[in-house]
Amino acid sequence: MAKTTKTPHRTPLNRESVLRAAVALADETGIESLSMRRLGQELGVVPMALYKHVASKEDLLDGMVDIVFGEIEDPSTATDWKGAMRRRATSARAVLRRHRWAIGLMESRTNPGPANLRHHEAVMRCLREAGFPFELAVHAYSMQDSYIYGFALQEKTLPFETPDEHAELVQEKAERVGDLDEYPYLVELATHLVQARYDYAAEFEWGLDLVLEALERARQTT
Amino acid sequence: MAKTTKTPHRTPLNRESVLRAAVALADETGIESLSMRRLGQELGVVPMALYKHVASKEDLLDGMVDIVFGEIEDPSTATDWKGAMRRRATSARAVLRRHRWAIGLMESRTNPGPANLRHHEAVMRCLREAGFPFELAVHAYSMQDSYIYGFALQEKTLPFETPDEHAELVQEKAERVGDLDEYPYLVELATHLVQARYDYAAEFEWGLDLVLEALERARQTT
DNA sequence: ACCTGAACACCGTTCAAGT
DNA sequence: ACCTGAACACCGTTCAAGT
Repeated sequence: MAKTTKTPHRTPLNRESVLRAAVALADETGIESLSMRRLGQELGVVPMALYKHVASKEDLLDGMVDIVFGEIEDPSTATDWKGAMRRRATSARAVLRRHRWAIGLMESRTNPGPANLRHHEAVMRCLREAGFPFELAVHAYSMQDSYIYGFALQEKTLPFETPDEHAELVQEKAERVGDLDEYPYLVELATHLVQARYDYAAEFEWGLDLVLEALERARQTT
Repeated sequence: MAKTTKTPHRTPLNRESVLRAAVALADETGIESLSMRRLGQELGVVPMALYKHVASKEDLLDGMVDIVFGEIEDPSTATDWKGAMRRRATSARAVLRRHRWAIGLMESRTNPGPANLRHHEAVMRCLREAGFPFELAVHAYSMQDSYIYGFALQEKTLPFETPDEHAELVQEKAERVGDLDEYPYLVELATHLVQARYDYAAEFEWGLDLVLEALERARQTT
């Protein structure tokens, strides 16, 4: 391992570059191994140097989450609200798949950044302009975000990426648990998921359509 | 502060008592301040003593999450599947409010404990016995859990507990951001939430009914 | 203006030892 | 069988100092 030469950065650090590096590092190595020290090292800088650009680790995490929000596609203000909402939901799911650590992080991040505000502003605007009465728009907003984040959370939690991996895991679990007879319905479920080559994207869209159609019905009966 | 007397525990530790103490500590002081050292202190024991009952901190967290799952009411196998599902959803939300740290924790906990398995077995069973064809039961299961966990996640994230707190926060945010003019719809939203004394429980149930009714329609058209 | 280095009060976990 | 104590390799962050 060559000792890193001590060339000073031509482009000195700034908040943006620190945040982007942190996002990249979390994407690659997971959030649990993102430390100020490790990030400093990645940027060729002593840990304390980061504190000129970021107030604390909390601040760093807030910034990272807002970068993720910035990647979600805003709904267009089209005539077709369902299409617009479907697109932004699909985009949100894709973004949360790309940055799996982010969904778990929103947990504690209590103050929304500008990208977050901008995005949710656009969502409310889309619904209101599509003719949702105010209170129904609030319900629709809550409903959709619950579904999107909840799905992303489950997708992240489910311990397999491909059907083959899943088959392995079922096998393994069966060996450890032993008495799978207690869980006939779960066994049926697991078996099916393997055989049907379970498709997260299709599952997401099935639920999304259910939600959007139910909201459309609610809108019409108002 | 009196030095704790060195009386040995009459009832020595075991896995159960360690897990329960950890849950209680997380409830009181938050998950971020739950450390092996702090937990040991709480139990009047040197940190390393815990490792006789728990393989690692990861194992401790897995166990804690499963305790939380154990508190969720299983659906009864009644004729009324909607009622049964509504009850268990309401119970799940209540439990996740009681243990706010748990929802953020499911993030990384990838191997489900017995209480988790038992609960989800009961959910699948309820749906199947209510006449949901297999694939629709899978969709219904995914849909409901996405909604429940997503709602809990948002509820946890939203930074206010009571409408009054919320009013304060809007005010504060307005001062910091300055240019709230950029977000007219969010301002409208925030204002309304304060005036309407936003009720999480009512919001949750509105969405839950939307989901359950949409699922019932899907079931009938099969 | 930006970066450094030493120090402080923490972590989870190992290992060998005590009772 | 259960608990202890010292040690190791980490954390985030402070402060005073360097360029």
